[in-house]
Amino acid sequence: MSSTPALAELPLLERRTLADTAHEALSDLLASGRLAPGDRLSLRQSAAAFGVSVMPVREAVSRLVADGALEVAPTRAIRVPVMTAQDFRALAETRMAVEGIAASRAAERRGEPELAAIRRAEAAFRAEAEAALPDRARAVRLNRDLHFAIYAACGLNPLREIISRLWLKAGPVINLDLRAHPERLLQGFALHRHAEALAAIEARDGPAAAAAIAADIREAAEFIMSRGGLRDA
Amino acid sequence: MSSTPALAELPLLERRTLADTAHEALSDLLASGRLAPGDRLSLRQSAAAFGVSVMPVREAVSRLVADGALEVAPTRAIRVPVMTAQDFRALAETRMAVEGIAASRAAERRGEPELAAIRRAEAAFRAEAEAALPDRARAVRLNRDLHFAIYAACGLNPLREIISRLWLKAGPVINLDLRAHPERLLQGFALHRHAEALAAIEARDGPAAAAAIAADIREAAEFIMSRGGLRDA
DNA sequence: GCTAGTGATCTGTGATCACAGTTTGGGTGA
DNA sequence: TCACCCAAACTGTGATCACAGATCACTAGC
Repeated sequence: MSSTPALAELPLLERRTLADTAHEALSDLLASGRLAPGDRLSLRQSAAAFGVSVMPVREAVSRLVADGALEVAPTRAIRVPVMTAQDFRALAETRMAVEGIAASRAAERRGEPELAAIRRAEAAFRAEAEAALPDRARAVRLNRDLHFAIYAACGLNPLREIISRLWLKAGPVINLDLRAHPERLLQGFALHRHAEALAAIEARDGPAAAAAIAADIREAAEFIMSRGGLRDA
Repeated sequence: MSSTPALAELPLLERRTLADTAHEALSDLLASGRLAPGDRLSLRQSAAAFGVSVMPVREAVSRLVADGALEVAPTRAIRVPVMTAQDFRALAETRMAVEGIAASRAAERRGEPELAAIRRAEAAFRAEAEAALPDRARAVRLNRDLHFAIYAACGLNPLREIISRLWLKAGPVINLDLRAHPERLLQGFALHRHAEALAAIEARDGPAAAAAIAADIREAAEFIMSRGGLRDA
């Protein structure tokens, strides 16, 4: 086709719309907990903050609403959903099931590079959690990195995307709680489960990996629900 | 607040935007296979067909793109994704895992009303599939109704929504194949697996229900992939 | 006859405007 | 001092316009 074969090796550059960028930025705000349940979001204010018109923000928000990461109240106001205790429990159970599958597959199918990446992520989180003065925001990010290092090893892209969406919904609740009760991070619950998961993945033990991840999720959820910060009904 | 307590019992009527309606219509087109892989979609033409401006269609399409049910090609053209064989296999495996969980939970937690609904749906599909002249479009819809009657009984709304999204992605491929090879419907593969699933749910046997649903999905996927209609790499 | 180029027409993306409905803050009444 | 009310400012939704880039039919040139 072309007389210069070198052109065939060019990486096809991805198209990034402003809406994509806005979506990514808002997702990060949600995942990191800088947007808490109940917080309202204005299209015009967000657009002004981003330095663009409302259109891209509008598109980004509509995607997040479709995912349930945001919601439009009957009064048309956009806000981070305030989950009931039942909602949160259903979300946690769904995560236990879905992320358990991913962990199980990861244990059974991981290659050496994936295992190495998971080891690094586990070590990084452990180092931060055991530090004298843990950086909460950094620990949250490293926890996420570890989990997704595992899920990336499951070899199923659609499953990984599903989990990303679930984290977007759970993020605000988890981070809001973590902000109020940072001691949970220090007590090493997660550390123990992460170590179990890593050992299971090393041993290619699918069920054990699933159990470890499910326990990690369950314990965090139970801790949060025991705090009673969630609405009823 | 109000002097007439009866008002408190009014069902709060949901807000339906034009974008919601357009999204629903496009989703139906995808799920029913009237939009085939590779088909292009024009915002302006769709808007004209719906009798609205491009705005609502644009929002609906952007949601479907976020779900992977549509994609924007690097040339900016919107089209139904053409999956590679690998993509389709990963999607099928994800469905087997996720829908298997839902079926398992449904078997263990279903009440009598849910069981009755599942029985009705199974009978309806059977009647259509065993008819002298089966209506393909109707059979597709009844198959969907049966599956979602089961998933509705799992008691996990987030899980049900995840499965809806997966069906939106798989719909076009499955229906395109069904259009080309209607005999699969007649050979009763699905009928057998459905009967197994129903029996397992009646017996509250979670693993058996998961196995039946997974087999249903696997067999349909293998049939399609054996036809070789999917691209490689 | 076939390729390369060219212009009209289409595409999605973004900005801007219009509108109806909601919130809010300040004032007015008792 | 408190409840009410009204107007101004805000909200998301939808329509319309502008623009850069892609497509396609067509023609000029070899």
